[in-house]
Amino acid sequence: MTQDPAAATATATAATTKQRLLAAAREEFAAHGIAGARVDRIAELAGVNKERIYGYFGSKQKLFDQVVSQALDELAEAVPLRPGDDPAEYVGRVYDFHRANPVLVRLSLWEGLHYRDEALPDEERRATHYERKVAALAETFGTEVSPEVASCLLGLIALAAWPSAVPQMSRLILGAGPRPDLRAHLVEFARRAVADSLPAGGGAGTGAEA
Amino acid sequence: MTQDPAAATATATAATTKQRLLAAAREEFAAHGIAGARVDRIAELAGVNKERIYGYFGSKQKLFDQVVSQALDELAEAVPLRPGDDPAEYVGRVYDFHRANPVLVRLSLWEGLHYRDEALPDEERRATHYERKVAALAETFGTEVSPEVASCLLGLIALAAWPSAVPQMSRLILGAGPRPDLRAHLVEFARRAVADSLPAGGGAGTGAEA
DNA sequence: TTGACGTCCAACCAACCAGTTGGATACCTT
DNA sequence: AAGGTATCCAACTGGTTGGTTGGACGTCAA
Repeated sequence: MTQDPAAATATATAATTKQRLLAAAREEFAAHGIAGARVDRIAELAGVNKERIYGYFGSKQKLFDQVVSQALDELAEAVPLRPGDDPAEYVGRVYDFHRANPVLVRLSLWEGLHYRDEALPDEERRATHYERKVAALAETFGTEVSPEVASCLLGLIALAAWPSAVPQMSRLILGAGPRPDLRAHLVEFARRAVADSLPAGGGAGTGAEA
Repeated sequence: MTQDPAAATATATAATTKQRLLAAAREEFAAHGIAGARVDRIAELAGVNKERIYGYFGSKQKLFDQVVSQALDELAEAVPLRPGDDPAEYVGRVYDFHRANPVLVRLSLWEGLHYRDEALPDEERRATHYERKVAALAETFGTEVSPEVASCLLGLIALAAWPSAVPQMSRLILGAGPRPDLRAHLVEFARRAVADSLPAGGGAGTGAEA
């Protein structure tokens, strides 16, 4: 049978091949999008025959979906948002992640552009994921979950991700010169925006003076 | 000669053909991006022969650049930012524009994704455009132009554009149900963020109560 | 009318690309 | 050792794509 533990070695090499393909696909898709990505390039970069893509994933599109799903899991694990976390610091962490690893933003944008308004592949799992984040933020605020809190989360993510999403615009607005401390400014921007929502006397020391 | 006023009628039909192509291209590029767009579809949608695209614009890529340039001009004209304008209201106006006309965000995203970090076609013109916006914002704040002000502008645009940039995420975070008043929440979010920067006693009546 | 100029188009092309096929090779089971 | 199973791959294919070509048509100047 396929799932026999006996098939360990064979399955192992298959698994690594699959991983190599996923890694290569991530680069290619992040760089060129779904339409622009070339299956042959992915195979070549992975050092694997192109046919394996269809054997393992079925189609270019399904490969893309798996790539995004995997990348999204990594983001969720790398930048958690727990009850009590300072929302402004969360913006900083997300900003750092995207700055260090722009691949994920690019994948998300390609995906959003591609799927427009239709449902995404694993819509449900993502929905619960965001639900949990909204709940955590609400708990931080000491309020119930509400559209306000959800909008607030969206705003925080917007601040953190936008510079990586449109690097051209960021560069043009900030000026090409020596990069000023954008991160700090965004964190402060967020801190002021949520200040009123936080329970009194939050731990945030820096801030309000211009 | 080409530019003879005598050739008025002929040139006129040519100009309309060109406009038809630009309009069709805008739809196609906004929907599918540079790689995904099909030259034949653009020609068909415009009711014009494909060859005209090459006659007028030279290449698919150059057509795309013209489309973006034209669309960007429209945005700049439709949503100005003048000294004294309430920054929070600016967020609302930009949000409205993108919501009503998502084509431009999509074009910008495709463009940013495509050009990555390299220089854009008309980099200089855009730079001065943003420069002017930053100057206007600084004047509103009653301060000099600075990285802080520039970062602030970037943050404001982020808030206004992000929901249109990643509609999937917005839908998942806000819940599929009856759309809550996201616009109002974002405007308030922005209002709190810039409150300290505004000269004392700004006209903003609504706001600070949670 | 004639000739020049510019617009327009049907048909064409060579390159490219996602997806397939048929068989070679390695491993595990009995 | 033989048979079954799964991985892997070189070569192929049929449809598509960006871009081109050669000429028809209409307009204006002389």
